[in-house]
Amino acid sequence: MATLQQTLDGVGLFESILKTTPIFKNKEALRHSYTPSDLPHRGEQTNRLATILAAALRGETPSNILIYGKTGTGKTLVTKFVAKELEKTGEKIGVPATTIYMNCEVVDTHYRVLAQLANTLYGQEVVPFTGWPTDQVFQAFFDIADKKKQVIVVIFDEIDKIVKKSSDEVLYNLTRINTDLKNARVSIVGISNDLRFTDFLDPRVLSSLGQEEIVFPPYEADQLKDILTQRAILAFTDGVLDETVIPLCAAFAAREHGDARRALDLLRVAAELAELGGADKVTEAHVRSAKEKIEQDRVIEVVRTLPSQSKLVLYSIILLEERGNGGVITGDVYNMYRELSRRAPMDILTQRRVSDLISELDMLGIINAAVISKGRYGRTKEITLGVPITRIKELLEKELSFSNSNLF
DNA sequence: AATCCACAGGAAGATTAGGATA
DNA sequence: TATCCTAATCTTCCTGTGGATT
Repeated sequence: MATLQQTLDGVGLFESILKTTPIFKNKEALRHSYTPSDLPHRGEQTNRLATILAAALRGETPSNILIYGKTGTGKTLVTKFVAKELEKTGEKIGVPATTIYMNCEVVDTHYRVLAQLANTLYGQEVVPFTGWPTDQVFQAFFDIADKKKQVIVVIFDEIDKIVKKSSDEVLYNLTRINTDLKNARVSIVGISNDLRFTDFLDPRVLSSLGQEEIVFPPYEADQLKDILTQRAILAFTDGVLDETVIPLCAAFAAREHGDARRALDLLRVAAELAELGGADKVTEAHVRSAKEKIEQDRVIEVVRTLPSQSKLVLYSIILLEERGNGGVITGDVYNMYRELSRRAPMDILTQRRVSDLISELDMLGIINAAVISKGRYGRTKEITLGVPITRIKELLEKELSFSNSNLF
C-alpha cells in the first residue's frame, strides 16, 4: 500500500482524487437493473401478482396477466422479483414452477420467441438462431415443455413491441397451447408501456391474455423521494448529498410522468458530475447540470439514429439558423436541402415529403415548427431549433461526410 | 371586401424493404 | 431458395387558408 501511495504521489495525478472522500460507495445500487429487496410503494401490485401466480404452487394454471404502466413505474422490477420468489418457493415445496423472462425489444419475431423458449427449457442451444421452419421450433418447445408436470410462466416484457413488429400469432399459439399439453401448463404475463396496445390485438388473444390486469400508476414526487432515499443509502458515502438534491431529482422526474428510472439517472449523473469536478458534495447545481446533460445525450442519440435524409434536412435548418437572417421557413429549408443533396449527391425528395420530415423533427423535440401566416406572403412553418446546436452540428458533419465528402 | 401568396396537409397510388411462406 | 405480403416510405395531385396588401 505504501509503495502504491508513493507512486501516486510521484505522479501526482490521483492525489486530489484520493484525498477527497469518494462520493460513491456502491454505484450499482443506482442502476436500472438493480433489484432492491424491498420495493417501496408497490406492495399492492406485488401482492396482486403473487396472489394470481400462487395458483402455480397449488398445481393449478394461473390466469394470464396483462401489466400496464409507463416507463419507470416498476413493472419489470416487480415482475422479476415475484417470478424469482415463485421459483424459489416452488423448489422448496417440491412443485416445479419455471419462469422464463423475455424482452420483446430483443426477442422480436415469432421464430426467436419460440427458439428462446425451447432453449431455456433445454438449458442449452438446441434450436439454432435461424434455419428451422417455425413450426418445428414450436414442436421442439412443446416436447420439452410437456416432458414433465410443471407450470411454465412466460413473461413478455414490452409485449407491445412484438405485436407491432411482427404479429400476435405467437401469442395466439401460446394461449391455446394448454389444450394440447398433457402434463405441463403455460401461463403468460405480458408487460406493456402502451396503454392502448390492445387495440392492435386479435380479440381472441385479448380475451385470453387479459384475464387479469394490473395497472402500475406513475410515482408521485414523494414516492420517488422514498425510492431515491432507499437507493442513496446504499450508493453513497454518508453525508455527500445536499439535502435538497433528492427532493429536486424527485420533482424533476415527477414532472416527466413519474419515471423512477429518470429520477435514478438524474441522481447518478449529478453525483458523477460532482465527482468529475472534484467536489466533495453533490449540490442542487449538479442536479441541474445533470438534467441538461441527460437531455443533450438524448437528443444526440436521436439525431444519430435519424435516417440520412432527415439528417440533411436538419443540417439545412442549422445552416440557415446560423446565417441568421430572420425566421427560417419551409421554402428556405427546401432550397438549402436541395442544394446540399444535389452536391452530395443524394436522392432529392419532394417538398411535400420534406415538409413531413420537418414535422417529424418537431415531434422529436429537436426543432420547433409552428404554422404561421405571413399574410400576403403566404402560410408556412416557422422553424427554430429547440436545442443547443454545437454538438449536433459536429455530429451531423461527421456522419454526413462519412458517406460522402463533397458536402463540405 | 377582394385578392392572392406560399405553403399546410389530406387522399390515393407507386415504390421499396424486410419478413413470412411455400 | 424464390416469391409473396405487408408496412413504411415517397410521389402526385389536390383543396384549403390567415391575413397583409390592394
